[in-house]
Amino acid sequence: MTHIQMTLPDGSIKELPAGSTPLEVAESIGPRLAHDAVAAVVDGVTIDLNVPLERDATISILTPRDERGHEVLLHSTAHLMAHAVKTLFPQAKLAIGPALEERFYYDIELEEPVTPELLEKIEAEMKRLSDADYRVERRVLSQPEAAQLFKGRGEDYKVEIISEISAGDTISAYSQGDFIDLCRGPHVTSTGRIKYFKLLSTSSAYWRGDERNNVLQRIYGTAWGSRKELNTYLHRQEEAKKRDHRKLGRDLDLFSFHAIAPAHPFFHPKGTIIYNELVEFMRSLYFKYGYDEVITPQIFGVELWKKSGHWEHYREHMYIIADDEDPERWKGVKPMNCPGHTLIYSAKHRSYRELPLRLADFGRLHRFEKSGVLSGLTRVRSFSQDDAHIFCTPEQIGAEIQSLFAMVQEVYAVFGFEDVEVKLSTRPEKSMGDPESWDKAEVILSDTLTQSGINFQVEAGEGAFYGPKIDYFIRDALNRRWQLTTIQLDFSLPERFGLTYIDDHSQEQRPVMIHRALLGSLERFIGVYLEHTAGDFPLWLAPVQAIVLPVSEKRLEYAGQVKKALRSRRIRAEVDQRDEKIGAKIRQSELGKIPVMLIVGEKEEQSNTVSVRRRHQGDLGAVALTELIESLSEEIDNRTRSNTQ
RNA sequence: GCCUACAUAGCUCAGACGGUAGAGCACUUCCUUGGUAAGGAAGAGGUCACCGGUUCAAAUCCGGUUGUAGGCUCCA
Repeated sequence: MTHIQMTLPDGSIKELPAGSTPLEVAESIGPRLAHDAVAAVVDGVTIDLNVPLERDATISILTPRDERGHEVLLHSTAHLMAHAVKTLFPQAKLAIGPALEERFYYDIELEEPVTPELLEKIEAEMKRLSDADYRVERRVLSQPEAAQLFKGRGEDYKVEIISEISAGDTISAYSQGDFIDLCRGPHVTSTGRIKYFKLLSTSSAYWRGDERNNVLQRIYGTAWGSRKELNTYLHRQEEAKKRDHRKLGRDLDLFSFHAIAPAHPFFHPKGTIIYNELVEFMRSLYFKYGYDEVITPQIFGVELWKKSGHWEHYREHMYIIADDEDPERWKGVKPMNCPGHTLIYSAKHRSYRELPLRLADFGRLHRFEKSGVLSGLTRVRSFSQDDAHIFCTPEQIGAEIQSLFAMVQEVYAVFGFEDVEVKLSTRPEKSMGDPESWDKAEVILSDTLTQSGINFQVEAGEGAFYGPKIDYFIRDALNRRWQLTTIQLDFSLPERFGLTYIDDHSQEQRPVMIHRALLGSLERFIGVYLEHTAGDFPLWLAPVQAIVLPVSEKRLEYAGQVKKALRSRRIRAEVDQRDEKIGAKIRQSELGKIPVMLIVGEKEEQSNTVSVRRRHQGDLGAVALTELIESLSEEIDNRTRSNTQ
């Protein structure tokens, strides 16, 4: 009998008879692993546990704790759900059912509306199918076989998918009991392996995401390797709801919306403080990094938008002011600052000595977003960005990008963003400018990223039509990904607006533009940061930084003096003047997420001190008022992060 | 924009069968003058999102509109 050698991830080698399966490899390692295993990676390819191994290879056993293993479990659970739906509604037609991060969905054509009650019923059926512990079996089919099989089962969507698979590719199907689904796999070996799952929500989706196609019902669910992990996930989702920025914004009195102006936020006094502090922070960096701030118009004649290309490419997102008398005099409200900045650039002749010219603008932008995409502060129609455009020579691009990375790092350090993803998007099919300068620019961007030690993914063909770009993404409380920072090279706009500078040989040259925003939209940033911190802002951003809590009304006057002393040093202090006991005032301040509480009673008044209570730290004892002011000022000036982040 | 669901007091939510609205918190006033997460009492507050229809009678049934939520597509 021949033997094969399987190399494990730790470098050790297991020798087994040829034809052994990955499951047997797992068993030879340990019963726990064999029990948890969902699939295996053999020589880099993910395969089922019951595939016979015929030759030497490297192998690693996947469990739901690995990302790839979890994906297999999720995918198998999607099949289990489809199986349950088909059992309950044999006429249902299956579309696609992939795994997401931590979740899966299946799109199904189903007459029945999927109510919460039906969701429970499907879940119960899934439990039953899991308990029945059907073997999951893989079959390889030829294209005609596959087409015939699924046509016979009325699975029109599957038939369509099969017709598009190229002839040479392997077509496989997985069956469990009387259920069969077209699938590449791999899958768990039996339905009994899927135990800890929950259906989460329903929505609708179009076949292939195209609104001209049939509407399908989409059912979302999740699955995990243990009860504990499932519960942890569900608990995390519950917690995430509590830090939804829309709820926090209302509870903390930061902003609101009104039906009369959908998706145009109203910033209340407290929200406005946060907004302005962010702007001041960016201004301090602009000073350091050599930016000049400008103020530009809100409304421009459409000529400008025709010239910039927005009329052609972006008109459906623009607010247009029509003039019935004269169509030539239509106006467009700006959705972006860039065209306005080119007008400042070309207001005079520019020398190479002036470059790079960095123009920053907090101007308000309006974009008509489709009603269905709006969401709280993260997707609005009126917003402003920490926007700037850098006009520079082609040779200066590298240095500018480098300086931007340093700036981004400085910004993210202040806010404590660690889970950041960076993407480099390259030339799309439809692009402006010559391919050579694109290639050059892409090389500059990727080299600079590498030199700066930044991990990034390349998104081929995802660049803007006018140039390649680098985007930074962070995640909100619900693990949704949001783009904050964007750095975009632009060869097109300088061309369209005929921008020039005179080089050191008295020759006219074309500058390059870099569009960049670090926080992105301030509105979105506030939304994301609220969720990131659960509303626990660092002292420098907190709308009320300190609240004075008099123990009784007899101390109101002293409380007023303390407030005045703090405010004279620009510390945002208030007094809780309500006729309440100290416990109630503390509770109120804690719920309002005020970072510093200053309790003043008879003792404090006599010694000119305050008793400090910091959120998340509790009672810190009495401190001299002057001393407190110094330490708070320092914390604010340094923009220290709060200790809970 | 499309699909599905939802819309009752500032907030969170009750209001089978159609008979014309209720709680807790918040708010106001009074009592209480208190030491590190809720002291007590009283009061005020709603054209039940909007428009129309059915009905003797609509928060409740039907249609439309608007907004919101979760998706699809798009994006800062």
